[in-house]
Amino acid sequence: MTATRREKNRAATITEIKAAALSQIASGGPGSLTLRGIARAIEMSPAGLYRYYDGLDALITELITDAYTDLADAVTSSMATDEPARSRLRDGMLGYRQWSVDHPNRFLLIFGTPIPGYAAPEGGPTVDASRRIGEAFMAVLIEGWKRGEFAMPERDRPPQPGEIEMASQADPDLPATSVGAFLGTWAHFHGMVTLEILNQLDWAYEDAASFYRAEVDALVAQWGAG
Amino acid sequence: MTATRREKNRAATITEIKAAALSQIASGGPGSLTLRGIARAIEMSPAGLYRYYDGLDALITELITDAYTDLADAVTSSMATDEPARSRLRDGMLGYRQWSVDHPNRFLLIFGTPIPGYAAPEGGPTVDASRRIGEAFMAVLIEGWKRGEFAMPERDRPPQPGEIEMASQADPDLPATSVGAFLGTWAHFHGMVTLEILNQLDWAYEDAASFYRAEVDALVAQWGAG
DNA sequence: GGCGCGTTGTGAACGGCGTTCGTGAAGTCA
DNA sequence: TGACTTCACGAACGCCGTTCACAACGCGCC
Repeated sequence: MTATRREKNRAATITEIKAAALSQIASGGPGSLTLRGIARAIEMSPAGLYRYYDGLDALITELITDAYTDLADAVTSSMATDEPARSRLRDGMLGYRQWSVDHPNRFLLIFGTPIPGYAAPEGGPTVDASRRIGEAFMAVLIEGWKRGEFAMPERDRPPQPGEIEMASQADPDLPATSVGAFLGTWAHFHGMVTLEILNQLDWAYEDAASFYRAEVDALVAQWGAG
Repeated sequence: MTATRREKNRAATITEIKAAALSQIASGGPGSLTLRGIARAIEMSPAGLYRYYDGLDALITELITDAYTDLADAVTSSMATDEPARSRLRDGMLGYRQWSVDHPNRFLLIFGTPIPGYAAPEGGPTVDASRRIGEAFMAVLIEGWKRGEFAMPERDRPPQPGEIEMASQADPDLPATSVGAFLGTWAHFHGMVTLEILNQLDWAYEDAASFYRAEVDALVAQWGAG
């Protein structure tokens, strides 16, 4: 652990850059992120930032990865209790919304319109990070299923190749139809969060929390009696 | 019908501007829309566009209104059959997805991250246009409910003020809980469309259509036996 | 026909953006 | 101390939206 002067400075500067970037995103949305704005905030020349990031895209990639990781952590920690699997599934969904409501613009960074010039690197870190969220939910579903707390919902359509692969990867005994069922559940509560964050529910709800909770209860109920 | 030369030219130019704008959005996403790009496409100076639109925001407002209207038309026409209400509800949801898949970037224009500098005008036309979509779905739900084809799903939470207002506005006899149930249904299929369009389902489905259809069937089934 | 006026279109300019490049300053290590 | 890497800067390029003064043109009226 040789913390040379330069290394410490560098780490501190990176922290500062990210903080400025997050603050900029938080106040104006993902699209308002500008290198020159960051440079102004940390009192550095725009060109200087290129010593730390290869350009705006590289910075965005890192922020996206961070956001995915952060959201996955929030969901995971929401579910880290001794409660029965049904309660933990519920808590995970509630945690998903809570993080999103707390960080609406970071939510949009990962689940909103892609930033114009930006393209995620091919086999990049953003893909891995996004997978963690699904895995967190799948873990509690599998656990509850093995304990007999969940019945995997049925869908009358043949499972697709991707579903089969995902299922066998998660657990060799898991029925492939459960992947589609999970994606349906995810789409449902993700859709609610998306609409809430984009203020598309404003006309109906002053606070969409109780709407969300009721729907989540109905969703959990779909996963069999407990 | 005095079609003076100037008026015809003006109308033609506006058509040309919109076409160029749509083409730009279609190929690069909503954020890639630029006045200078449009000006180049129709061979006009950037400043000249200000004779037709007050600026980029005004143009975006019009494009958003158009997109809402277009989507509402697509949904409405999908449901304009003699089928029973259940089938028409299903067709409406399928039409919703089809339009979105056909015009992914216009979908993002209305349901994606707001464009950085852009703010929708207060009592503006975009709000009215967006309402038409919900009304189209509510109409078929109410019709089916009156004919006894639907049972309004229950949710164990008290209806919110906004829900009550919306329900009584649509039909004086409509139970207020049905608004929440409809919003839950909408959030579900809208969430699926959103995920599909943002390529967030790529890892599971080569083509998400069958997944979508199966979920839509399950959704329709929730609205009571028929 | 010709005149006046509102409409349409232009070119130049301003400030902001991402990004590149050459030039020094500062830290690191032998 | 000297060689070498890292850091930071200012200037520049081409993009963007927007504004403004100014020229050309369609239109209605005398």
